[in-house]
Amino acid sequence: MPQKPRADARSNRERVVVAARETFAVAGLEAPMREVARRAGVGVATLYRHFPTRAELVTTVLAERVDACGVQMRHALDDPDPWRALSGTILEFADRQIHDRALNEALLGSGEMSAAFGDERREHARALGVLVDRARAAGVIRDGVDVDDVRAGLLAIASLRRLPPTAAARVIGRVAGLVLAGIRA
Amino acid sequence: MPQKPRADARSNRERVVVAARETFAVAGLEAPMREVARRAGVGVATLYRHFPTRAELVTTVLAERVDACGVQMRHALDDPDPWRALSGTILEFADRQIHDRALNEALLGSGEMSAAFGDERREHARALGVLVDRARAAGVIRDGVDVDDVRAGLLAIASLRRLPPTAAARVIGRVAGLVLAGIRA
DNA sequence: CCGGAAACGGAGCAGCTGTTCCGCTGTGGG
DNA sequence: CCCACAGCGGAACAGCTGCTCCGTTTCCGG
Repeated sequence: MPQKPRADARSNRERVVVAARETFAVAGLEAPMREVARRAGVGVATLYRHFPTRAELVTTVLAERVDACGVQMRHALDDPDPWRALSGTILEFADRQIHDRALNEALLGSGEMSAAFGDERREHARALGVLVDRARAAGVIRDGVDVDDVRAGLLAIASLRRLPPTAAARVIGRVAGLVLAGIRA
Repeated sequence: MPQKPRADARSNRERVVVAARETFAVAGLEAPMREVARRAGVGVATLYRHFPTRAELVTTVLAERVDACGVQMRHALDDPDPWRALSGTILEFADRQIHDRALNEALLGSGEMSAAFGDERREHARALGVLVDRARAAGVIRDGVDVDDVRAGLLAIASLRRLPPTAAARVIGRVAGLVLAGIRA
């Protein structure tokens, strides 16, 4: 059975997670471990005791972010207006990409991320498909537009996060508008 | 007056440039100098003698790539069909971004790149403005679409280069289509 | 064909990274 | 209250990077 850890250990673990969340959001998933430790006010060894490898810390932090996306998606599925549900999802996605660099890199990262959050990704894709189908049934999107077009548009928005910060927000807004114009009937 | 360099020195310099062009196109502008040297079949010291700093080698290689873009742009300006000129420019841009990672990173890179090729960038922007104006005058693009929308679309396409290679080409094609759909009347 | 200078190669330096080791600290059960 | 030991901090290691130093090789003008 699980031993009860010492109180200071548990508190330190929590401080590491908080520091990692903040650091990754601003500096990206490749932020140095030393930086996370410094921000948490602990030594690197403490960090590594709770998360034996960098990947485990990253996964822990991302899990809660990915979860937030799921919540938003379920909310959109409840929206009775098909166009508002779809366009709102796109715009909120853009907003999230701007404000959380960790989430952005998780989406754009190659291979191993996709594996780690495969289920969530699939669920998200399926929900997006429902939103697109509803919008098409309601006749608010162009003929020929399918879910892959929308997904491509989302990826385009996400990718823009990597340009210089000031330009990013402005250009993302414009591209989001362009994507909406591109799919709307 | 300029001393005539030794024959082997000139030949080695050329081999370095060729190796750098190939290496950067495939592995990006951050490819290790050791790798460029290895590919050129010279020692790292030789490489550094001809290009005292990494940035100078990068700039040299990029100059010719950027030049190629200018050629394409001038060609588009000669096209009498406004929509074909604009859409062709967008599609060729997408193609170039797919095939040359160096050019892609130059466009997306922060700050110092913009400074190095400021003139070329401005000329390119101006030419694109002309293409957009002509397309608008011909009534082939939507009301309200301006050159910044098109530039945002191009940036979106360029940014996509960074996703996993197999996905990139497919998604870029889709987004290019989406952008064209977004601006067309 | 020779010798001095130009050019060369690769070991080495400094500085970054993720991760581990180990002597010390301070918590909390008895 | 006390001391075993879970937990800690930070120096240290290994491996990457851009870049430099220097003994050795190669070119080429006389």
